[in-house]
Amino acid sequence: MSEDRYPFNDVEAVWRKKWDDEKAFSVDLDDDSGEHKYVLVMFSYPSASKLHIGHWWNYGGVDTHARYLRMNGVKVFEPMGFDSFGLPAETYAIKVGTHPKTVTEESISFIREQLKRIGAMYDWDWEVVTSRPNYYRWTQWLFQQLFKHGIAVQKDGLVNWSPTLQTVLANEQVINGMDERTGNPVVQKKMTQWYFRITKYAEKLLNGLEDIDWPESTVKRQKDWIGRSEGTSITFGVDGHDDTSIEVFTTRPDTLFGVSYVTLAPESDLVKQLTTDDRKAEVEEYVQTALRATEVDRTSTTREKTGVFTGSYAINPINEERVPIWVADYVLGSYGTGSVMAVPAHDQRDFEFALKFKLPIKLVIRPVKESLDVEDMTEAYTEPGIMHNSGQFSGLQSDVGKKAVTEKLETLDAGKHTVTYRLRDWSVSRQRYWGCPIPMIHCEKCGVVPVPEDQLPVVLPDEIHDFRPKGTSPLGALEDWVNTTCPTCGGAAKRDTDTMDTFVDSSFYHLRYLAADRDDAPFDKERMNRWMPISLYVGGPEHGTGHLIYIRFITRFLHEIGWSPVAEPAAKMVHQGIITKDGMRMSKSKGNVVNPEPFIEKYGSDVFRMYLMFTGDFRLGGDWSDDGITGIDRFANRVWRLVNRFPGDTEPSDKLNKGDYPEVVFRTLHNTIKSVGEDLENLSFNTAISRMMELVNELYKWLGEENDGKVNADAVRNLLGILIRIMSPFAPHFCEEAWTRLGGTPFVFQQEWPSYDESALVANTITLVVQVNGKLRDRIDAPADASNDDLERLALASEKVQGLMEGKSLRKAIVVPGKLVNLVVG
RNA sequence: GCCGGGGUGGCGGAAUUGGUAGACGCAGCGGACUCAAAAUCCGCCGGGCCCUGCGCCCUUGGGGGUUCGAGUCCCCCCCUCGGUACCA
Repeated sequence: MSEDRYPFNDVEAVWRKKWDDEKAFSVDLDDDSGEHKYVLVMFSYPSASKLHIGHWWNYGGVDTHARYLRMNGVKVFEPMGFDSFGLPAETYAIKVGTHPKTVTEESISFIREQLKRIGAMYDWDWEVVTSRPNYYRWTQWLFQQLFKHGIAVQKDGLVNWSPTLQTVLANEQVINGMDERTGNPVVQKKMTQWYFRITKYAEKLLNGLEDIDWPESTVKRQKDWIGRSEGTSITFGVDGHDDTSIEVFTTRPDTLFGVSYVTLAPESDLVKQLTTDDRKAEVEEYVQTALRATEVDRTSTTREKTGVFTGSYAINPINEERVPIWVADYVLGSYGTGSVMAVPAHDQRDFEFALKFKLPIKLVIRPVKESLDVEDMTEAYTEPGIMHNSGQFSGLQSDVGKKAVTEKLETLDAGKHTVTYRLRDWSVSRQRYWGCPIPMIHCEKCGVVPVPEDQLPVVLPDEIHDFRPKGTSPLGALEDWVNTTCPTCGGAAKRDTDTMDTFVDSSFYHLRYLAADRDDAPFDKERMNRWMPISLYVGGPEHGTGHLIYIRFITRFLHEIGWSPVAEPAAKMVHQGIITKDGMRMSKSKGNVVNPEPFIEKYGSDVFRMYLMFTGDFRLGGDWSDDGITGIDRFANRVWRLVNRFPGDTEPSDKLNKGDYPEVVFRTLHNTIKSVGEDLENLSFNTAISRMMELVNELYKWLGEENDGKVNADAVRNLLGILIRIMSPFAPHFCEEAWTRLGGTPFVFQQEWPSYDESALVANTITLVVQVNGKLRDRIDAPADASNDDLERLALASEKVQGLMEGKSLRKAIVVPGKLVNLVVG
């Protein structure tokens, strides 16, 4: 082996094999001793694509942190698995004409090997693969638990239908009216679907955010997504329809006297009922158009308001006023009650609508200070104020008025205080093949019946020829599979042919990892007690309102039914940043994707891994440059040459004798141990690497390139032993080899993290910065233990300072101990 | 529009509670080694000014402010990257 350059090709493969052969990363989940930390990074989503640079960024960094914890005596569980059901695999399978199962398994084998090259401490004994029956059996079990507890329900309703993907999508998968995967428009369609009633958990999911250390931005997004809104639901009567009423939700009951019309969403069932014969044709046409329109068209804010009059009138319960009932698509069928009371003077949307259709605008809230006239209004006045023209309530402040009006409505039995959420129930049925079958049977006599637990899993049939989407589940075509007997009555029945949203698969994998070896139970309570909650969960911020809500919801559900010891899955969450190319997000369409392979081939895995960590802050991401990697390559080789100049065959010692080293080297060493440790604690890998480079620079200044025989070789070797240990979380293969060359016994990651000596951190002398009126004027060497008075005297004695002070006098002196003196003169 | 993150040399990026701006690295320049090149090692490296030296001035997107002192705190504005979008 060459001693000049780190021979990564030999070294890395050799150590990976040793780790494998000796099961070096094996974790005993049943070991109770010591401190336990569950470090989890979101598992990978295999499709046609291989691991890209972003995976290295993410997985390399998290593993480096985990290795540091391990060297500090913490028992670390760091598993990896595959979220392998879903559209990417299926789409790819269709494209190449191969079965999704084959494609997926091949892809998993390939990616697992790539993951091993990163050198992470994954214990593959705990791997989970969501598309395998031994995993999805428990997905089905979960579904049935949800069903038994009334959380999984079948509902009829409008769903997001993607004509491109030929399937239903959850609200969380629709962005701006487009499906998040292809960016094509989504339409509303009436279908019977399975839903998980996450809305029942809205309040709990909101409150749970208080107990966890998650990125503030994500906490905020989840709060917004849940969208708790306090207000009043108010019942309007309908003129001439004694048996019918319209319920509206408002956060501004104080504006009730300003209602000039009531609006129904086009989806509302009331529309048909309340439309008078003469208006029928027009209303029907409007509703048809509105429902056909994509969400994008409907919600475009630049679009003018549209709507039609139904011909009927509603009765305002507070003053018996008769107001027209309109249909308008700016009212959403899916939020609140699907009907609103329109107060044009105090709501911008109603204001625009009223202007367009010449409906009355009644001012019922006045600003506290300035005056306001309807004629002058160019926009709605939406601030709180003083109630006005509001009968007995006139003169009340908005917030007082809200309460008073609500109370009054309660006595009239026409309203009550209500909390509404923006969060929708989670629709989980998918009309696709490559997913977990819904373990339910439909019997004409008995209704919906769960497949008995001892018959789980309902295996996804392989023998399917056409798994292309066609609007109904491909499973429906398999008559033998679909037709079954009812577990309750024994009569003929049919299986549910939809598969589950893949977010169900990933909503409990963190708990399943801990029982991956068990087929007799979904989870292992003892291990969960020991390891949960996840101490650090790492993944992209894009999952903020999807996966990260679902995993919290399902964990909480499992907690409530006694399966999970904790209600919140992850005590701490961190989002890795993204790595860009020339400041732009990498994407195939831009053609700027950087492929890791050539760099790994040229520099080895460790250098590549370290370079990514050096490129920027883990949480903020960084910009990839092909050139910069040479810096890390040089650094690694500088260390490599030092190690090979001071080999040994006994374990390097921790006991360093201060006298063996130049003061600056000894001090830098201890500072490096300290700051690298702190940086690893906070995932500040880039600065940690800088600190190690500084140490190596000091060593070269001291030792040069050649051994001159004047240094104590053993002393150097011991020092290098420390460097290699603190470097090992970053460059695991490299450091195993270096550690053994220094005489250490494998494995280096099983060594203890070196400790530093507080007293060795500070220099005997400091450089005192002298400022005059805040400007830097001089630097003076001063004893580190000098008192504030001494420092001030030294500063005043400076020639430069004296020159500047001529003719002036000292007003004030600010002394920052050990650092700086600022003399204020004038 | 609203909500977050970010704007620091030619480039990637550092800067504890406000206390030497530009750590570390890339690129560049100069030197050593070499027949030569690569590799390696050492030195320089924000801009400007009279280069007369250890000198002075300017500089963290722009403009104000607080402070002995501001990249950091406050106010206003600009750019950029994410998220979100008629939620009554």
